[in-house]
Amino acid sequence: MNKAERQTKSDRTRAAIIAAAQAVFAAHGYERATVRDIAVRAAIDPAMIIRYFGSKDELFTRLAVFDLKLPDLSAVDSNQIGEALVRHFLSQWEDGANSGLTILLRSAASNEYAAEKLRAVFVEQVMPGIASVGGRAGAAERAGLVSSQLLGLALCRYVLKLPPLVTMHRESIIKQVGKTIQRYVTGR
Amino acid sequence: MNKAERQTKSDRTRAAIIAAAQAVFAAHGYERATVRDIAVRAAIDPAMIIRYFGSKDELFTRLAVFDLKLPDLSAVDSNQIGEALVRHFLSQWEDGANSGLTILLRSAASNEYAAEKLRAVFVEQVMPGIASVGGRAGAAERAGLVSSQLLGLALCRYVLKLPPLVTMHRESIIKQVGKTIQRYVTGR
DNA sequence: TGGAGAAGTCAACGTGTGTTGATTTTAATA
DNA sequence: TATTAAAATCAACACACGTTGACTTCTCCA
Repeated sequence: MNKAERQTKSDRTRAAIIAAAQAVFAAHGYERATVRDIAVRAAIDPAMIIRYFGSKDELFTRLAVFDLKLPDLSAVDSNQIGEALVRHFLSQWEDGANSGLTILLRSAASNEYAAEKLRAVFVEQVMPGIASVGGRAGAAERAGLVSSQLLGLALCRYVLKLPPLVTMHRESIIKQVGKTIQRYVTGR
Repeated sequence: MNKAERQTKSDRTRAAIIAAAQAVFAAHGYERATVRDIAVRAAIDPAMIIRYFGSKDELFTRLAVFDLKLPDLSAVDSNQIGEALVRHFLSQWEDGANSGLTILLRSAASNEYAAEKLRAVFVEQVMPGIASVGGRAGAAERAGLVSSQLLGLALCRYVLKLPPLVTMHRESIIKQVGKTIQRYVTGR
C-alpha cells in the first residue's frame, strides 16, 4: 500500500463524521445539534470529532457552505428565466437535502455566523446572476426580491413544512413561483 | 388601597419580565435566549422568572403567540388586495418588532414547538382569509404561496437583514410584492 | 407599632454541554 | 514477529444552563 491509500481508515471516519454532522445540523440547526448526537450517528466517540475537526464551531464552519451553481442566465430564453430559476433552485435543494443550504437556513435565524454566510451567498452568487440579466440597474433590489421569494419557499416547504407547500407538485410551484421570479428578474 | 391596586408591585416585575423576554427571544430565538439573559435585562433575579412563570418553556409558550389581525378582505377593492395585504403585514411586523411573529420566526427553524405554532397561524388565520377571497377552490395552495412570499420577505428584511431589502423603501416593497400577492390570491 | 404575607435574594443542585489528556487498541513496517 | 505510530477509547474536566429551596427584606393592615 502506498501512503495515500494507507490513510483510508481515518478518511472513512472523517467522512462518517461529516455525513453525520450534515444530517444533524440540517435537522436541528447549529444550537440544537450536539457533538454527542453527531458522534452517536457516526458510531464513533465524541472525542474523535474534536480530534478531527478541532471544535464544533470549526466542523460547522466547514459544512456551512453553499454553492448555488447558477447556470449562465444570459444563455437562457429570457421569457423562461423565472421558471428556470425556480426549477434550478428546487433541484439544488432536493439533491442535497442535508447540504449547505439546509444547514444555513436552519441555523441562520438564531446564529449570526450562519446569517452572515447566507448574506454572502446573496452578494456573491445571487446578485451577480441577476445583474447579468436585465442590467445592473436596480439589480440589488431585484435580487433581494428574488431571494425573499425563493428563501421563503424553501423555508415553508422544507423547514416549516407548511402542508399545502409540502404537498404541492413540483411543476405547479415552478409555474406559479416562476411567474413571480420572472417579474422580479426582468422588472416585468 | 384596594386589593387590585395592591398587586401593582408584582405586576410591574411581571411586566418587566415579559418585556425583557420578548426582546431576548426576538433577538436570539428560543435556544439561544437564556433565563439569565432575560433576568439581567429585566434587572431582576433569575429565580423570579421561574417563580412567576414556572419555567422557561412556559414563559416562551406565553409569548409565542401571534394574531395577524387580518381585516375583512371581502370588503377590500379586489384589485388592491395584494398591496393591502403586504401593507398590513409590514405594519403588523413593525409595530411589534419584539412580538409574537418575530419570536416565532426566529425560533421556528430549530424549534418544533414554534414551527407548529407557525403552522397553526397559517391554518387558522391565513387560510380562512385567503379562502374568503376568490373562493375555496385551491385556497390552501394559494394561501401557501402567499405565506411563502410574506414569510420570506420578513425573514430577509427583519431576520437575515439582507441589505437591499432592509434599505428598500416600504412603498416599493408594497408595490412589487403586492403584485405577487395579488396574483397568488386571485389566481391572476 | 408589630405581625403576617408577599416579594425578592442568594447559594447551590443536577444536568447537559464542549473539550481535554491519559490510556489502550489497532495496524503497518522493519 | 517485534516495534512504532496512528487511531480510537475512556473518564473526567470546566462551564453554562434551568431550576430549587431556604433565607431575608419589604409592605401593608390590624
